[in-house]
Amino acid sequence: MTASERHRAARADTVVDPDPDAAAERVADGIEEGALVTVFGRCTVEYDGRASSTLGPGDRHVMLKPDGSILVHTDEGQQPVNWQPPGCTQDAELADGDLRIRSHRSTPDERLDVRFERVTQVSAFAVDDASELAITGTEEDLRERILDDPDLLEADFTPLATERQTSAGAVDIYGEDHSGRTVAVELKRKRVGPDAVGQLRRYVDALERDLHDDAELRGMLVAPSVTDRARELLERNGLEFVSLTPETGE
Amino acid sequence: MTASERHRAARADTVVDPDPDAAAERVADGIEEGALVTVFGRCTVEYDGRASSTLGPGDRHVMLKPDGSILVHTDEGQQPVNWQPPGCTQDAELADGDLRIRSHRSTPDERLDVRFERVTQVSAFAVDDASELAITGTEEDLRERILDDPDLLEADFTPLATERQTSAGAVDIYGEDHSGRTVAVELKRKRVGPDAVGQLRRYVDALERDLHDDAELRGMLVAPSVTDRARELLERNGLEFVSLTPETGE
DNA sequence: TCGTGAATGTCGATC
DNA sequence: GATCGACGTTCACGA
Repeated sequence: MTASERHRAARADTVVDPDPDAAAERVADGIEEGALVTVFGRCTVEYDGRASSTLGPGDRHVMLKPDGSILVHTDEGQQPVNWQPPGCTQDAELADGDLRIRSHRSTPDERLDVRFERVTQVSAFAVDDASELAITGTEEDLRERILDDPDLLEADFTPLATERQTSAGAVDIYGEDHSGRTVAVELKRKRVGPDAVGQLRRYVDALERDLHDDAELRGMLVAPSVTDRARELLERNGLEFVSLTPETGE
Repeated sequence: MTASERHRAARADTVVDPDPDAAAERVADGIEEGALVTVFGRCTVEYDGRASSTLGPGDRHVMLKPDGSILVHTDEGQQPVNWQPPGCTQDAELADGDLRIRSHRSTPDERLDVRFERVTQVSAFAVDDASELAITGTEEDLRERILDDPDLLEADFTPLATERQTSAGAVDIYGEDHSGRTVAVELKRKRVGPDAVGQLRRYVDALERDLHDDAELRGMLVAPSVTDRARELLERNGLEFVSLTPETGE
């Protein structure tokens, strides 16, 4: 382990009940050092950008990440009450005697302003994380499962392409059936509603135009299941459904 | 201020570099007290439920909320790398000498397992937050703007209902034009793609069936703007577009 | 509980 | 930078 790596290894610098100016300095230093900074205290939050929002005084947990993102969490909900995405500028400073943390980005122009009337704790964490998340059960898994064994859709189905472009977007799997009819396949990893049927229909319509083909063209939705409304829509549009999950067995 | 209110007021109990058993006890106590608990350290994460995922060792910030949600954040991204929604059970315990935090819910059956090989810091925050987020610039604002002044869509447009049910779902605004033709209006707060056109088309188709009406039926998409492909789809389906934002002025 | 659609959706790929 | 579709989307609302 090199000195710089040791410097990066999990450390935490924490101050409790800091003065506003001490808090501002800690936060600014943490940002500067590329640390993950958290602030807990009583604050108000203003957001203006794609929409606008105001949040009155309350105790919240604010997280500033070295990639420029910022998250404001209350004690409820999986989602932050306010936030900014990665790539934003961050700054912490003393404003009228209080700690103020601001975030800004352009395109679109968006600003977040967190003002603390009391700071309970500020922490700066040095993060060392090289691992990547490995996930299974995705639409990609469903696609691979079908390409490995095309008969899962129906006997003698032959995939010809994936992500085949049409004038309405890319078809997940493009192939032909036992009699040579073209089949457009739309994949969904979980139970689907009307939106997925609309998507498949757009692709089939586009293929009919693109191929200016009088031959029959089949559209097939592949998912674990469909809602009643989606099934109606499928029938009305002459589209088919095959039940299949991303995971084998189970 | 009563004793219980004082207990709720923003406080933080923090331990640095705790032993695994001390960490487990702190986390368990925090959960028990209804605190917002954060843990920073080197950990691995396993998830199994709607999908499955594995995350190798790295420094992460874990937040447990009193509503049962849990968030695992790396130093990158606005989104947590792993999580559980509100309503999950939470528990912290010593497992093979390490701190292990688990979360579980039913329907669907989902589990999250965070195992720490090192705990850098544990904090328990008492949160007092009575404020609600006030937001503007939503689709609801767009609807109100139109209902206040229906001529924004076109001269002599008359709204008759909002959220009018059809066999394909609810139409945002249902009304009639100067000549008494029925108009189905779909609202979007921001620039739209092909999906919104498909949605409007489903409503118009459903109304044509529901009303078994030979009279002309208009479908109108109202949004700040549309993509090229969405505009093509609109024209192909005989649907109309009106440019309008949720916010007045600007 | 399930279905449906909004969202400051976020994120990644692709053009 | 814009578009498009997946996502363990999350979330609120209604049936």
